[in-house]
Amino acid sequence: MTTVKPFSRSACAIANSLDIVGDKWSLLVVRDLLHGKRTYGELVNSPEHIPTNILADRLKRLEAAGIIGSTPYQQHPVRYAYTLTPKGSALGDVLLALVRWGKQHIPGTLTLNQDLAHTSSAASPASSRRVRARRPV
Amino acid sequence: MTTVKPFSRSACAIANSLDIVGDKWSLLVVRDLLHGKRTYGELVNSPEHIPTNILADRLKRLEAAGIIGSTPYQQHPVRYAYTLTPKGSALGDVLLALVRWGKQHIPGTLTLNQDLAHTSSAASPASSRRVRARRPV
DNA sequence: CCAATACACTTGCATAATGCAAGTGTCTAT
DNA sequence: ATAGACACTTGCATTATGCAAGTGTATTGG
Repeated sequence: MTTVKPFSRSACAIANSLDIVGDKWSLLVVRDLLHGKRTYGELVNSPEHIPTNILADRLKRLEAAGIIGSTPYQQHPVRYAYTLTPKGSALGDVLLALVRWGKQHIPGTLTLNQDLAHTSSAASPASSRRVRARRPV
Repeated sequence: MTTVKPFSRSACAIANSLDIVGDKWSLLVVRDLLHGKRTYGELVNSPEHIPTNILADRLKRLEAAGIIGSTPYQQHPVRYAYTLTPKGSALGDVLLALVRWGKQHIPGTLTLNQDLAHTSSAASPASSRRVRARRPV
């Protein structure tokens, strides 16, 4: 019984990648997480000001796609800190290519934060960046 | 008089790149053009089968963004052959990053055509690929 | 000459995604 | 007790997506 993978459009790696991150917001969330942001509020306050309902939706989708993970950093009002999985960090290369293209071909644009320049495969030391409340209670 | 560039979201190169190619179809069109396709019909017949109205829209947008150019290859019913500008060809690096990520992280996906592996900056010899009717009349 | 077919698009309309604004629930500060 | 702040949800208006069908200009066959 050969279980067929029902690719929505084709088996092309580009098409399937775009089915996951092919929109105007997903990669910006990944960018912010690569830059060390972790909470909903930090993500909302990025310069592009993503609408809150879209952020909630993208966090769900990206988690479903295995690109980010969430760990509660506080109880009662349970609040989650979002972090990139290895699959998500690997998107750094895509972001890097986009930054380079944008800076070369869209006048006036710039790199807001150079954290991306780690040439990929920088296995994120998840243990060193412990989840921590924004303000120690 | 300092003419302000009214970036729609921010000055971030990633955000502005996504404002141009941040959707599910634009980069697939660029992929096909990189693979040598030139006419509307060739683009429609790609495995993803882009809806015709969306293809027409994307060709307009990509041309407005300076990513593709169009030259008529036949008169009376004027028909255009679409080709990448240097700005458009430079997106090959982005596509390459997407292919690599997809193949590594989305099981079952593959590279449909390796033409992308030219490590960028392969200045397209526009003079050598003359516009030509699909069938010589 | 007339009908049939093909290519390159357009147009109409239904469905889905996007985005603004306002609301909800839980804790913190005064 | 009242006023925020944070992390989301919910409601709707606008925009994008996608299927199907139509248009205009050839070419081909009888």
